[in-house]
Amino acid sequence: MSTKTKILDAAEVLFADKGFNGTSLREITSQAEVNLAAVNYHFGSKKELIKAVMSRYMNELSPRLESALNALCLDEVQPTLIDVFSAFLEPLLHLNSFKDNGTRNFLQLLGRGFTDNQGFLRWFLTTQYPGVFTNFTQAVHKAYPELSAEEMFWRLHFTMGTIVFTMSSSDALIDIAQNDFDRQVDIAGVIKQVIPYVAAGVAAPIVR
Amino acid sequence: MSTKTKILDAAEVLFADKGFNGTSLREITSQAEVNLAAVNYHFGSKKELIKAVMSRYMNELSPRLESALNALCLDEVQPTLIDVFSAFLEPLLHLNSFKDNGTRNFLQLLGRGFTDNQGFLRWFLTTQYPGVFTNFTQAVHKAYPELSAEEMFWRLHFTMGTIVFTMSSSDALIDIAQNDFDRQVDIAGVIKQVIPYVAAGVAAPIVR
DNA sequence: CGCTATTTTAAACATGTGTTTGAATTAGGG
DNA sequence: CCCTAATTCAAACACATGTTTAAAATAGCG
Repeated sequence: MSTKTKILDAAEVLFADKGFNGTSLREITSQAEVNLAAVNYHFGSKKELIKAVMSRYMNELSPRLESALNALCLDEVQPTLIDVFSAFLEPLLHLNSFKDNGTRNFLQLLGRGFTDNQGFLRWFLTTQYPGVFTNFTQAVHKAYPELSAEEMFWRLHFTMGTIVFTMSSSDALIDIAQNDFDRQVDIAGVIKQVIPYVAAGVAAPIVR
Repeated sequence: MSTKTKILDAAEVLFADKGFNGTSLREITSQAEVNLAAVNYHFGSKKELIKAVMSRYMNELSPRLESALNALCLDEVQPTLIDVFSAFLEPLLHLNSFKDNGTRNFLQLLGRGFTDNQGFLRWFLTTQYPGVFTNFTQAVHKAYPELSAEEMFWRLHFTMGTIVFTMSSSDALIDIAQNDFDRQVDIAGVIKQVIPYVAAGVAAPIVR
């Protein structure tokens, strides 16, 4: 395995677990069993490494997600919000076959990215991968046309919060759930639980 | 104003803005115009300072919140989920009269606390202020008795995610909303938007 | 006032951080 | 095989971090 890949693999797990600020290059390189200087040699800086970790997943995810959402938009029948959010399921779970714990890691990274670093990752994602956002907005609009742009804006961000926060602490939550309810839970199970929640939230009656 | 208070006030704003890991003691003490060593003298360590910042708010919030939720439980009529979540409104907005930007700062701090530091703040809150959680769970159960303990567990954490994530990036979101929709928004407005969303999410049909 | 306890101060400490350097090693094509 | 380019490596750099120290200043009480 190339040094670059070893670094990306180690960084991804550590970033997901302890955040970007909370993970040092020395932790990453010793986990990856490469020299400390390798990060700056191959990626230039820590910030570029963060982008590279995210891009590896986004490049895998975004085409599948865009086409799944696009299919909903092109279909002649009106989708339900459940349909819209279910469209995320296959592309997200595909990350697990792309890489061990891929879904979990990616969603946790996403969660970190929106709170660490004064949200520079939010900027990075929305500017580098705008297609996902527009397709998603269109699909939601088709499913719930009465929702104004402003209401949609807020509800989509609420939804992002639900997902991203849940995933960034999903390890702890799954532990608690397995202890308290004696039930096997995994990421796919959590996602299936969250879909009706966010669908109902977005579909909530409009307040004015 | 006492040195202790000056430190707490400065720390609160900086922590909310840049996270706990992202804020150094030197930033805090220079903002507060006190000596660097004052933090360790008065609070012992940075970690204890974090707890002190949170406690100042929790001690103000938790009795009001507990009694508001308790009132719902003792009432003979069945509350709606909107009632339950609306019970948070007054106690949360009271923080604004307790301190300038109190609501915003507290909710942002809460958001930080659940992602920074491998969630040690989550442990701190749930062990130090358990009454809030049990009262909340009881009120939700009264409003929606069909929800099993496990489903309630997940949906309450989804709800926490919605709130906490939204608030930790509320400044950026409010900026975007004001630009894109030319509408004045503040924290109270966001809270009022989020209540129907989370109420509908928790009230979503049960999947099995 | 005088004296003690509290608080403030500047300085240093020990450690951790991202990054850079220049030499050593390795690969790979001619 | 040889030579050049790419990579690895140990070491050092410059700076930021939380914490501690011991002297100086201040408060508060008898």
